Amino acid sequence: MSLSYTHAHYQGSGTTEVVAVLVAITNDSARVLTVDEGKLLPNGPLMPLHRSLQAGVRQWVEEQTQHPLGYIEQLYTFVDTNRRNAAGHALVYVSYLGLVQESQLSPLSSQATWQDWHVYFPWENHLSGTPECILSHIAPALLQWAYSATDKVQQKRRCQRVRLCWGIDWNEAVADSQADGKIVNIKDINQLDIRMTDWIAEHALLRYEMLYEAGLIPESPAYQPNKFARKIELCTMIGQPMYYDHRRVIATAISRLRAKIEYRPLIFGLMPEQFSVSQLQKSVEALSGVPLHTQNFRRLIEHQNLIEPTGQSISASRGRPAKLYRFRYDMELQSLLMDSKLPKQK
Amino acid sequence: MSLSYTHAHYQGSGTTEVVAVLVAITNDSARVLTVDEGKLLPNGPLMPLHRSLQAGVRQWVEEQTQHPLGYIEQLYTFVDTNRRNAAGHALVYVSYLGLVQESQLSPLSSQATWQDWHVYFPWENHLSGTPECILSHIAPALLQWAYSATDKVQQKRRCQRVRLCWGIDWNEAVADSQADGKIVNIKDINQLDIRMTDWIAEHALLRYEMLYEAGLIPESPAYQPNKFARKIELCTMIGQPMYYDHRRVIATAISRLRAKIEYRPLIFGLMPEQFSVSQLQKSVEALSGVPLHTQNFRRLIEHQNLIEPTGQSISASRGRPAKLYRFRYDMELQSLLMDSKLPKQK
DNA sequence: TCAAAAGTGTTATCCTTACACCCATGT
DNA sequence: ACATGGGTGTAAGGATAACACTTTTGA
Repeated sequence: MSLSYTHAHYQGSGTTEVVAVLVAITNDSARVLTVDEGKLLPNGPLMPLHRSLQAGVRQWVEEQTQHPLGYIEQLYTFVDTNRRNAAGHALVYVSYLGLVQESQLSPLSSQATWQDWHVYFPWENHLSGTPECILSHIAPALLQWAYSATDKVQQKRRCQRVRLCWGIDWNEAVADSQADGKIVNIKDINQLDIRMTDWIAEHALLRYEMLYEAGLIPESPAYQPNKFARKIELCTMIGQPMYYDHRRVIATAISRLRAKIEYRPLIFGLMPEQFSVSQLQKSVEALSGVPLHTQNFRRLIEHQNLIEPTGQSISASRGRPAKLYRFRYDMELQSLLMDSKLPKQK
Repeated sequence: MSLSYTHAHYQGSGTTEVVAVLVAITNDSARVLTVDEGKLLPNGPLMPLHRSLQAGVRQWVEEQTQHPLGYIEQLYTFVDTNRRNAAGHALVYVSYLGLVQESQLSPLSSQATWQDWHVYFPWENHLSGTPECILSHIAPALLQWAYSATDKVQQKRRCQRVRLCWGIDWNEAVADSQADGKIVNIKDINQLDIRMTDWIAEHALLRYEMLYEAGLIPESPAYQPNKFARKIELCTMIGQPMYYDHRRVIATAISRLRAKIEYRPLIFGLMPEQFSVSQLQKSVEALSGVPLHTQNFRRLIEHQNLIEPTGQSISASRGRPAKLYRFRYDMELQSLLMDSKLPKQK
C-alpha cells in the first residue's frame, strides 16, 4: 500500500495503475512530488479494496505524505501500449491532481523529492518576461517543423496552431512561396522576427503536445536531437525528460490548475493557515507563470470575500508590514470549493 | 469490434472498458444513444490494438454510427467494484463524450436507440419554467434528508448544498430547533414555502449525486422507494433508471457540455450544415435546459464571428423568413474548437 | 530621509442585461 | 391589417485594466 513504481519493465498483474501529481508551493515556486530522482511521478497499482478511485488515491497519498490531502481531483486517463501485462493488455493509468499545503510538507519516503515544475517546463515560466528558450530555440524549431509540412493546408494549420498555442507571431514575408502558396524555404530563421503577442498560460498541455508531435522532446517517438537550429543544453531549453509519458501528466495538471484557478478558489488548498495578500499573489503567480497586477489582484481578492484579516501582521525585511489573512471556511465557501465530486459523507 | 455489452454479469477477461455518451439534437431536444432498451450506454472492451484511448473510441464509434465523429473528449474514469474479472480486479470504465450531427444520424444497429435525455433527468428541463417534480417531490424529499442528518453541522452543510445545487430556498422558520441549534422537527413539509432562486444548469452532476446520496434513486445502495412525502410515478419524477452507474455517466456528460458550451463553440458539432440563428438558439437551449434571451443570443453569436450567412433563407410557417448561416470553418476556428487533445496529424 | 512594499482612489473600457422598437412574411 | 417570428438600437450596470497616489515601515 506504499508508493511503488517500476520503470524498466511493467510487471503488474493488473492492467490499471494510479498516478498522482501532488502540487505544493515552496519559496514562491510550484513543485511536484516525484520519485526515482525526478524521473517519475508517484504511482501505484489500483487496489481492489477501495470503493472508488478517489478514495483509493486519497488514502494512498495520505499514507505517503503523512497528512490529509486538501483537494484532489481526477485528471485524465492514459493508455501505455508499450507496457502490457502477461495477457497482452495495455497498461491504463488514471492520473490525479492533489494539492498539498506547504506547512504540512512532512516526512518523505527515501526516494521521493519535490521538484520545481519549471525543471520540466522551463518555457512555462514567464515571471521575468518571455523566457529566452522560446525565442532562441523552441519557436524557431517549431516554425521549421510547421513550414516543413507536406502540403499547404497542413502548413497553414501548423502555423496557426503555433501562433495560438505559443502566443507568438512572425514575419511571413521572410519566406519563399510556390504558385500553390506553399512556402518551400525560409531564407533565414533568424530573420523571421519572432515576437510575443498573447501568451495564454492555460495552454500548457497544448504546448507540450506540440513539442511532442514536432519531435522536439526525448519522450517523443519522433525525437531527433538535432532539430534545433542552434546547439542547446537539453534540459535548460526543453526541460528535464521523464520516463513514460509522465511529463504529459504534469502538463495536464498545470493546464487544469491554471484554468481552474480563474474561477475556483483552489489556491487556498496550497496556502498556509495565515498569509498576506502579496504571498497569495506570489502563489497564484507561481501556478500561472505570469506576473499579475498587484493593485487589482488585491481588489479582486477582497471583492470576492474569500479571506478575512486575522488581526496579526507580518513585517517583511523592508517596507510596510502586511496584514495577515485567513481563508474563510464558512459553510458557503466549503460549498464553493466543492468540485464535481463532493466529499462523500460516509 | 462492434458495440457489445453485458449487464447481468461482467465476463470480460480484461478489467477495462470504454463507455460512450453520444449526443445529438433532434427536434430541438437533446438525445443520447443507448442500447438494451435505454438501460445502458454503448460500451465495449478496451482494445489492445489502438495506440490511444481516443483513437479506440473514435474508430469504435464510427463503425457503429457509420459516419465520422465531429468532436470527442474523455469524460471521467469510474471503477465498478461490483463487477470483477476472474483475478478479482474491479472493472475500470473510461467514459467519453461524443457529438453527432443530426443530419448524419444514420443506420443504427438493432438494439441501439436514441433517447431524449430528460427521460433520465426530468428535473433538468427548465425550458417551460421550473419542473413540477422538483417543487412537489424532489425538494421536499431532499429537505427531509437534510434535516434528518445526525448532527447540527451536517444538517447545515446539507441544507447549504441543497440550496446551491438546486437553486432553491425555503422558510427555515417552519421548524422546531433544539438548544444546540439542531432542527429536530419540520412541522409541515408543505409549509416550507420552497421557491426557486438561482438554478445553475451546469450543476447537473452535483444534483444527480445528491439524489444518489440521499437514496432517492434506484441506482443508489441507500435507495428506499418510500422516501417521498407523496406517492409518485417513479419515472416521471426521478427519471428512468439505468443499469450500473450509467446514469451518472450521462450526468457527467451533461454537466461538462453545459459548462463548456459557455466558452467553446461546441454547439456546431451538433448542428446541420445550415441553420438559422433561432435553430441554433433552440439547440443551445436543449443542452442547457434553460430559456435564453433571444435578442442577446443573436448578438452574442454574431459578435463572436463564428458564423457566416449562406445567402439562403428558410421560410418558417409563420413570420419573416430566417437567414441561414453556416459555421466558419476557418483555420482559426478549427483552432478555437481544439480541445486539450488536438487531432493528431497522423 | 529615502527606498521598498502595502494599500487606496479614480477613470476608461468592455461585456452583459434589459427593454424598446422596426422588418418581412403568411393568412 | 395583423399576428408572428426575424432582426436592430441603445442605455444601465457590473467587471476589468490601467494609472496615479498615499501610507507605513526598515535602513
